[in-house]
Amino acid sequence: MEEQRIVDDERITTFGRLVEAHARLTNVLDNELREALGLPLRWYGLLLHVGRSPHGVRPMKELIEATAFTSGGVTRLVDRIERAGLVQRLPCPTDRRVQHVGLTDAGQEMLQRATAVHLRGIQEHMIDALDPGEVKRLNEILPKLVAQSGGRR
Amino acid sequence: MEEQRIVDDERITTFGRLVEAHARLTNVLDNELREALGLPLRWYGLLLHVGRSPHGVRPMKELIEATAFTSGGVTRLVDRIERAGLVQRLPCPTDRRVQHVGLTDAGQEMLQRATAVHLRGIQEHMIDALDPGEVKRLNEILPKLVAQSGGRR
DNA sequence: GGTCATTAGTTGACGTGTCAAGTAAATCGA
DNA sequence: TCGATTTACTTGACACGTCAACTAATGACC
Repeated sequence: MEEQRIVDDERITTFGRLVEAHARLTNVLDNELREALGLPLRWYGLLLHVGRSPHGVRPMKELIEATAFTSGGVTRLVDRIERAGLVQRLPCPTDRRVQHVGLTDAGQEMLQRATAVHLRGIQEHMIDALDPGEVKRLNEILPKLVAQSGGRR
Repeated sequence: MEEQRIVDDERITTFGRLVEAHARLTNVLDNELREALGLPLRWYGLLLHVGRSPHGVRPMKELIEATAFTSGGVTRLVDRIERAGLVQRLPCPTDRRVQHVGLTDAGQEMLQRATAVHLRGIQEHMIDALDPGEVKRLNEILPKLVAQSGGRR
């Protein structure tokens, strides 16, 4: 008769699978984006958030909430992307504490190119690996996990 | 009539959800483990891998493959955990290049305690947020994503 | 058995993120 | 309306990983 060890609990493995799937996917997609355009996946994530904004501009505040970074982390990320000329800080006219972040023309251009590359990667490494029904289910399940674990720091 | 922008493609959002679910979950579980036992989630991951090994011992090689780290990263991670007394390096008798990593008594003890905490967290933040069927589907879907994106460096 | 290539793991230099303290502006309250 | 909080962001010190170069041992082949 076998001992059933607590470390072998299947729920731990479920979580482990999520971690591993995330690690593998981000790794591949990051590599593809870097090779094609020299763009780190994290930069792309920020460009995407800004590019999707209604007025083409986002306050730091919202970028901090949207990315899983601390405020200091976002400050530095924006520093680098700004230095690369893809993004610019714009002072907010109504609240001088606030910095808006907007895409430069080069940033717009980069976002378009990068999205094409990224989309090919997602299709190949994520969508094609699953049945259509499974993709649909993922889209139902994942938001529940996001909503549930609540805010951060 | 609305323009459909390429950046709004739903597949990008699907991937984004995976990233966000991962970020939120690991953040919560890391905090819980740190608060309860002062143990970072990454340390737990390594302890778990070692603790699950058939002979209670794993060569660095396998830890590198199992975690999503580079060899240098694992060397330093093991350095720190070893300095904390939870793990020890054991020279391999048949191949003097190889270092085996095994749990110390304190490491065993920590692994047991941490697993209890971790399991409560997974239950609360992951399992309870989903229906039983959804958990089952996750367990079918995630391995496909892992297998598909292949190896690393 | 002696070269050559390969494999395991470590290390120095560095990039990127965190934490906590700091600055400046807005807001709240007597 | 003026001091006390709070909010938005930045910064210095530091923790943690990566990359590429390095050491040591093994294996392969002539």
